[in-house]
Amino acid sequence: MGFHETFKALADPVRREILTYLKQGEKSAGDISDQFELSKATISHHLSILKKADLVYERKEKNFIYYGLNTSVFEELSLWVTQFKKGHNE
Amino acid sequence: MGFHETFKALADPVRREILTYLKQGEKSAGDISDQFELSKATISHHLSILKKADLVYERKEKNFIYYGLNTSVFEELSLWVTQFKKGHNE
DNA sequence: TCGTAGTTTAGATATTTATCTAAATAGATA
DNA sequence: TATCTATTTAGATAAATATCTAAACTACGA
Repeated sequence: MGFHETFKALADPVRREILTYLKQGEKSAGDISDQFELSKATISHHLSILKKADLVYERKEKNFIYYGLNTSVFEELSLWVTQFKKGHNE
Repeated sequence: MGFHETFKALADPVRREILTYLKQGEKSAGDISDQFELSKATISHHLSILKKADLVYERKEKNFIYYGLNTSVFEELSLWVTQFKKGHNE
């Protein structure tokens, strides 16, 4: 997946809130769902977009699927942003 | 303008290419337009979104409108990304 | 003040996206 | 095996978005 999916994924406020929630650590799809007044199907859709963008990983355990932050993609994103900051011209 | 406009603005590949082109320095709307196989109206639309998101500024001179990178918003964006990197938990 | 060059605005259209409900799947346990 | 729980998939709809052409605006120069 290229940067395009990453930016598309970050363009939605719900998805950014999910990422913020995951800073607490791994959470199941149900846990995440409970944080929002949206259907489980909708959250599942958002999670799949975050997963395609490699912003989160999933880990299956028993009946649950746990999601967690994929820090490496944020590192790359950070590099991309840096090129536009002062003192990084050309 | 909050972060939302910033992320929405970055979600489009044409707008990201415009930003990359502006790393060279200020460019007129026409210059920018010449870089893409899109109508001037379409480029104008993208520029207005980048402007609303504060990612670029505009400067009028003579008949021209010059656009340039607004580095301060990239600084803020950089901070936002940092919180998701390793060692910045909770 | 008229014309022209640079740019934006208006209006239309096709595509994408966020959301829902209902149905399907997968895995654990009784 | 039957059932329950957690989650995803399918299908539909409404809203948002990227693009175009044509028209309008703005400011300079003749």
